[in-house]
Amino acid sequence: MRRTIIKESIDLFDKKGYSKTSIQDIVNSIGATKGTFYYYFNSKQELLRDIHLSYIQELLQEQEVILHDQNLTSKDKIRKLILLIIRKIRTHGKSARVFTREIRHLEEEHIQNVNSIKREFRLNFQKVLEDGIDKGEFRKDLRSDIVIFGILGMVNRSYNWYNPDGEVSEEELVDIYMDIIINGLKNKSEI
Amino acid sequence: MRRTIIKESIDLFDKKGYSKTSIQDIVNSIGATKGTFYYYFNSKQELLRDIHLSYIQELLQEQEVILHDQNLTSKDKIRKLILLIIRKIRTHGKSARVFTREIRHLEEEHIQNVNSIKREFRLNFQKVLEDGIDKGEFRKDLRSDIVIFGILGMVNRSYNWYNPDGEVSEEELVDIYMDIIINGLKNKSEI
Amino acid sequence: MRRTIIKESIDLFDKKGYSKTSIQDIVNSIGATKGTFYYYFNSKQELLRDIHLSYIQELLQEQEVILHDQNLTSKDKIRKLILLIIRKIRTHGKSARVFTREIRHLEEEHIQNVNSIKREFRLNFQKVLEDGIDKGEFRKDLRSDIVIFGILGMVNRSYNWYNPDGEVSEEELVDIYMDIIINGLKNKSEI
Amino acid sequence: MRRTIIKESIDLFDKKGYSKTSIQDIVNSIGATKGTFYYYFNSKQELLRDIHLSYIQELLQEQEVILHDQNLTSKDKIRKLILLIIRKIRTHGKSARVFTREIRHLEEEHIQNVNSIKREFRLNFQKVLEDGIDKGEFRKDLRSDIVIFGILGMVNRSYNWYNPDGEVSEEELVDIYMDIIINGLKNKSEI
DNA sequence: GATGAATGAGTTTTCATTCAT
DNA sequence: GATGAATGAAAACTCATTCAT
Repeated sequence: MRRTIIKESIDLFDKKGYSKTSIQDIVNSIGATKGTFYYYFNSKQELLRDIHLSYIQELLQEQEVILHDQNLTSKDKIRKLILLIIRKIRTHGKSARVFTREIRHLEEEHIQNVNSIKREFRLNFQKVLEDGIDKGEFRKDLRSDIVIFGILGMVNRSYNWYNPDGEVSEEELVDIYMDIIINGLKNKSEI
Repeated sequence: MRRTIIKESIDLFDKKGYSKTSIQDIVNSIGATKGTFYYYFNSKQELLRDIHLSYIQELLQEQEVILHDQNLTSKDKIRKLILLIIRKIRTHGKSARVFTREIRHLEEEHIQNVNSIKREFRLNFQKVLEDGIDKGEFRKDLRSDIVIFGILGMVNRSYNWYNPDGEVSEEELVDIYMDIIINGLKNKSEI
Repeated sequence: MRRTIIKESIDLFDKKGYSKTSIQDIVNSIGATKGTFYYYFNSKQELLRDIHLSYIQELLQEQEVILHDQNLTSKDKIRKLILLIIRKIRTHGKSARVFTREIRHLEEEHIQNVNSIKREFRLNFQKVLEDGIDKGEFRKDLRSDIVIFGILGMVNRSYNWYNPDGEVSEEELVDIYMDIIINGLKNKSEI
Repeated sequence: MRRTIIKESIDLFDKKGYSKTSIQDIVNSIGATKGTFYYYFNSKQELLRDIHLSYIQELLQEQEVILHDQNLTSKDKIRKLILLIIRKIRTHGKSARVFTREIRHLEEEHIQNVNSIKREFRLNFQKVLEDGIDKGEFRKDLRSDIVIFGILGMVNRSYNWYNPDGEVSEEELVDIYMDIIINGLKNKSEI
């Protein structure tokens, strides 16, 4: 039941937004009553926090698997990290959107909590880039923090428009992103 | 007065979010009464729509100046378009954040309206890229729609973390973005 | 309207108790809506606090008039103080009962506040007794603090059973209390 | 278990009040579940009634022992009756406070029931006074009903402020009360 | 004896909106 | 132009109670 509530809430939060989704809406759509909701959650806020924490924690765990893989070059790791994010769109697109959109509806304390995990995720990513720079895989003249913010912006925003069932597959999307990031748009054949 | 209400609302919507900001909050912070609000606006919704429309319309107009400049290469135009967006952070950061965050609180009809202008802005951007490809400025093997989504994601998300008063200037930020986009990260000196 | 709400609330709190009286009950009985209630009060708690504070503050003011009357002996003052309390039963019996019964439903902070005023009232009373002892009006062998607690207990509890429209008048009731307190029950004619 | 529930409830009702104590609170603090509560009690109301009835019935029984003691003068009996009440503060202070404060949360029917026992207790007390008057122990010019209300008010209210572990012992407190009641405050040495 | 899930009726509170003045 | 009183619909939340197991 707890699971059902979370699942349905993510659906509704994605569709209508957190603040426009009432507890009544949630329980109506699973055929339960408000009492039931409050049997499993102390507040609407707690539900939102659960959604956020379980999302980002899972993402962080999956990131760690990639980070610890000794056989990958830095470029490979970046590719896999981008794929990790894009793949979430297909498997957990709604959660992903709720996660990015509704964080401001968390109470300050929980925001801090979630943000520190997000920060860890970002810094891990940045570390991969910096390792690649050290090893000579990437150019060293660009600020790695800003590059990572840029890459994450590019990739994360896909949640807003990317349709995994459309004409571009996950792999193709990641290829394009990687290609821009690694090689840029300049037409070198010209030279 | 109307102007004052809008300005204060943007501040509050940025700080607390649209749904958590009450009309009472708005009029309190400008020392007016609810009656006054409803003298100038028919509804809270109308206020939000005004904020969105005026933001995106202004952006579109500024975009058009760039598009019609005959002296610029495609690359120059892309640079100027990116600068246009980044510059908004300093001059209209709050509006920019409200614009990206609160669109979902618009009524369906206004969302359509705003989205069609956003779409126009994006397609204009894409047209610049495609012109550059045609002229041989850029490689032709990447889907331009996705590339533009990527670039906009990268640039737009700056609202979330970029501090124009920090150690990286607007111009430097745009330089970095342009460098990635045009040249990529690969270390060519290696070759 | 604010006044009407307070008046009706006192009636209802007296009749049914604070926790069993809903805002709905209050506004129903004055033909208003919940919105109206919250236009005048921020919370049910604030209403209760208002009732308590205005009651005890008024009582304290009236006490001060008596305390400062230079023409009265200590015994006269005690009599007048007792009469003050008893008289409240007729004029503000409901408030008086709400005041004694519902204080525990105030939030901690307000309880403190009210209690410190109650304390002041009691200590003022005690001072009168002690002055009388110093002047030889009363015996000096009894702890004045406990005597005052006793007197106040005796007098205050009248709220629970005394009917000012019954066969014993206010003055008669005060006479009896004064007689016990000053002269005791012992049959001296015996001696 | 039943006993445990009652004991814990008295604690909580004393601390937070009947209406602010939920069944959940009660069972939480004894490590049981709501099901258990309803196995032993049909309702929260029944629990409150039990607390009230057992308290007042016990008090009445103890009163009767005193009443039937042939060796005591009326004054002795009054002293013992007052001591009976004061002593309850140490042995059953919480019950005593719950008993006085929460009676209004009983349903009408049970209030009647409890009140008729309280009435019996009071009339028994009054009877002792009247016997004393008849025997010439006490003056006959004061209404015995009101005198008893006064004495009970004085004594009962001790629940509110008297600390049996403080500097005044039970016996001393009763002495003071008795002294006021029997001899009054007037300074007779003056005459 | 005891439990835990579920309920539903009720509670306080919020707030966009209206409207007479 | 502006106000302030009033509204009503809906929100989050509480909790005594039921009941199958």
